[in-house]
Amino acid sequence: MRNCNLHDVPSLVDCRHCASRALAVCNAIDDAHIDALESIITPICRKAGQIIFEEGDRVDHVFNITAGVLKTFKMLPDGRRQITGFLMTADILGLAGREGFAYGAEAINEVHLCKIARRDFDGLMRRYPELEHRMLAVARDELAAAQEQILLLGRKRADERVASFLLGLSKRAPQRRLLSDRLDLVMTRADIADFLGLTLETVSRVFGQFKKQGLIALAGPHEVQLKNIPRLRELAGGETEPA
Amino acid sequence: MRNCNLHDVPSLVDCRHCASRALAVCNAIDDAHIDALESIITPICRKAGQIIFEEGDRVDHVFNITAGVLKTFKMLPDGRRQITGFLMTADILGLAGREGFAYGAEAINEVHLCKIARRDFDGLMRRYPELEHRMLAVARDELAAAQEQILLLGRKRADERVASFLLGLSKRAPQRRLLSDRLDLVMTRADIADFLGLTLETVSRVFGQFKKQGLIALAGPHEVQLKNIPRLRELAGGETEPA
DNA sequence: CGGTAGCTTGATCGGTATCAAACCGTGTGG
DNA sequence: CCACACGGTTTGATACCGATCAAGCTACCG
Repeated sequence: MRNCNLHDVPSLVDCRHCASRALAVCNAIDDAHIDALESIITPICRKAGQIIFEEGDRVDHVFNITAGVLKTFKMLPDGRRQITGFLMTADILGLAGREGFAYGAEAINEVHLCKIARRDFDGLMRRYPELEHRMLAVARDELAAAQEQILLLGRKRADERVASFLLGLSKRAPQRRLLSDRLDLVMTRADIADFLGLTLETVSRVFGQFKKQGLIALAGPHEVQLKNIPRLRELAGGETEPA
Repeated sequence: MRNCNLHDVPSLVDCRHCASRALAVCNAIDDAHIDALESIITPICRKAGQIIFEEGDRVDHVFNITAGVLKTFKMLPDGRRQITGFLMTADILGLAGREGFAYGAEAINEVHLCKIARRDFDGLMRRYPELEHRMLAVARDELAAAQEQILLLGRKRADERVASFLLGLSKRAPQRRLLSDRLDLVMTRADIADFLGLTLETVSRVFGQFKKQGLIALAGPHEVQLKNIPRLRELAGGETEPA
């Protein structure tokens, strides 16, 4: 498991101009003290398919994604997999769980992360209570998103799930969104299926059906254009703000 | 919507001897300053079927359950319902969501709660950082539990869901648990179904099947005895620590 | 060019939902 | 004290959505 760019890895930590700073938790700390932050951060990078950590690993780090996309997932003993989230730039990774991580995390494309030791992070929160306040706010949002996903998995039909998924993606992905209504699906059909509690065949069929009905257009399997957002919203079931 | 015991409602706030103190977040505050806590708490009570708040209501209160059981749930426009959690003594209610609550909450039996205005609670957290620290820990646990439920809803069969549910209940319910392996189901089959993403008929059938297989014994629909925990654990899929 | 990973499409199967009816315990009013 | 009504539960028959099994298809890469 080698890192991505072995030549330019360390010491290039520049929180002030970090792409994810605007949205991230880090801006709880003012510019003057940001070197305190920089000194405890280790930037890491994982290529597509590489593991960041496994379910149950001791929680002694928190991560902040600065570029790329990854998935978090849980497995059953017989190999069934449930993806619990797709995380991207500015997202925090590693909040769920106290003793061990509640899920494993794997890179979907090349991912860059800031890695912070839990011990250091706790110290930082003690010095900057505003930081802890923001972490709690992030946790609240994630909790709300999880409830939304629980509703989806417990009570929505296949087409409703896919519609919710597309709208959910379009709400996020500030940089991944190509144009106003075009979005780039980085993940495979199998990933989408494991996120939505379906099979890849069903996901593919719903995409096909949406295309025929003019709800979406597909320029290749990974570029989707939402052509009828009101109807998709209707299918998704009204409010759909899964963070 | 009237309160339960109109005669002994107010002023009887005694955090020091609260039943939920041992487990609850409140003990982040030492005995000496506990009157600061008591002064901002309003004790409330709801009878079975009464609403505590609705999905989307402005989040300006947090609740701590001191007795009884309630359910949190989300609805789809056409009436489909998904219960996202059963909460009981010492649980915190109202963490999910920042602007509006992510779910509605309804009493299952007579529930007693401490109601704290968000504004006051924020002030308290500022004075007692340890309190905020505990809230974050609670949020982390809830997040882990939500992931577990997502796995259940996305990938488990009906019998695996029921097994997980029974084991999950037996892990909690410190006072509700009658004996070591007997538990009191306060909720109806319909509630269990809406929690597990099934119908009430399917839940009933799985209970029947478990009974026939000797995995459980039923003394009335609401008293269950777990007779073969290892096999139930196997069905649930190994680790099963849904908070 | 051939190999492979990911995607689409078709045919069939099966687990749960749905529809329907009976059962049970409890509370109520005659 | 009994008849009845009603909410909750169980049990049975059937239907259907999405899973499974099985080919092909496409694009990219060696």
